[in-house]
Amino acid sequence: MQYQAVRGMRDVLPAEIPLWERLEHEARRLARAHGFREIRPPLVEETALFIRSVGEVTDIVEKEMFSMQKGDAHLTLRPEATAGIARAYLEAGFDKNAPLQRLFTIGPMFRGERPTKGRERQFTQFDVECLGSLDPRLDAECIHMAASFFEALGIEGIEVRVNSMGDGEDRERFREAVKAFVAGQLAERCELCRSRFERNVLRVLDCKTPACVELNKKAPVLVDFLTDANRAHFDAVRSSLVALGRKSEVDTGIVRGLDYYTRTIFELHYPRFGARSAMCGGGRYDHLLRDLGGSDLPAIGFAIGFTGTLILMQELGLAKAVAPAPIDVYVVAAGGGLEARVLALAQALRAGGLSAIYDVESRSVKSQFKAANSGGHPLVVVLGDAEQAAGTAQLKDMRNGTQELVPQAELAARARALLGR
RNA sequence: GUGGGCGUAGCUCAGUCGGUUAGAGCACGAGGUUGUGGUCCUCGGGGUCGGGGGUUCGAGUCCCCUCGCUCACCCCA
Repeated sequence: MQYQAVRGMRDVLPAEIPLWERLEHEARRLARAHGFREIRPPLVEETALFIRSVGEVTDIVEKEMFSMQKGDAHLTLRPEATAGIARAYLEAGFDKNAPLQRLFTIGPMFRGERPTKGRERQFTQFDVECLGSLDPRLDAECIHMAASFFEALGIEGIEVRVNSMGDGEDRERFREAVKAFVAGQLAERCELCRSRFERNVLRVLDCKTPACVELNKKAPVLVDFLTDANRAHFDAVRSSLVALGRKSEVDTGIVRGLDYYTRTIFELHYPRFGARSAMCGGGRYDHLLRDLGGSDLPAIGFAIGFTGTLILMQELGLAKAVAPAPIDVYVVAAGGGLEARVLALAQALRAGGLSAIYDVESRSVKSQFKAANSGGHPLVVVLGDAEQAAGTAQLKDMRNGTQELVPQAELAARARALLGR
């Protein structure tokens, strides 16, 4: 085959569309119920926006961006949605007029990573951002919404894990403490952790090697380093979750990878999936708007990947093929020379509020009926020379085999009656 | 980036020790008397065996290279 979809990007074929529509529908319904409005920023932003927001030394910026140059402009396909929404928020002047904005978007993101199960180079996310407020109830609502999305799709057993990263001052003190803690035990650590010690010491806390897990039990906990204000915020988030009836656990091992996160961070996991258990990630980014040149307003958001969600649904047997609504009427031409009349008849049915198609190959009547049958069309209209001469047509109900002769002018009404509409 | 597995018809796959014209099921098309589906029967179209090179009288089969897919790891939004 000469051309194929580029690595890590795939076609969502018609058969899969009903399932995708279901995910999109649940996402929109949930977001709107919580007062969020849809926003659709461009898929492409200035490269500098991502460097500034996501962080210069992150993997995303270092090696995973799809970038292009057009004239003097350096552009990049969005690797995540937060940066673009934050930019749109500022560009629309929301920070000056109406700081509190509950926004969401659903659409494709791009990362130039090697694809594996559940991870693609173009992937769709349900992304929710609540900008302009530090109220901890919003943190809890975001977490609750994310978990509710999975539940709405019939997925049980999602775990909510929350943590706080502080807001820079206390996080820095924590980092130093971890570094000091790990420095004394490098010999006992796995090779990976020794390299993490240099690159990003906080990742050591996330290590899965048994020996390291044991060592980490005595590691400093960020929560202990929080300032009074940040501690109070974290406690309020947790009590708000209780008020929502949402179970959660504090996981001091969560260390999200992007530079802009502050205070509350959280992940939703499906534990049975092991290494691919992370289904959702999010958190506060209380200084991103300022860093992008706007007012210093706090914000929180999360993103859920559809790819992982769909895999989960498939493995749980929840992705049953939803039969798309069939085309109502298949128009059969019984005889030659009726091409134009069949076309007009199909159009008349459409004008009458029905969906209709006909055979474009001028095949045998038998073939046309076979096509009508395999297409699942409930009704067939048969037009032959005799009917055409009389201004009538046969209307057959494929569900029970009954057939009647109907004046062409009344076809649409009669067909609607048979379909109960 | 590292390692494993896999590339034969639209799909799922078979193809022995290297041996004639590469097969099956499903799907698709045409028929099975007049203009009517589902089941059944008959027939048919469709493959540069991922690509290139090599070994050989002979390669889908063996060797090398390459491309792609996939899984795990690394990393992670």
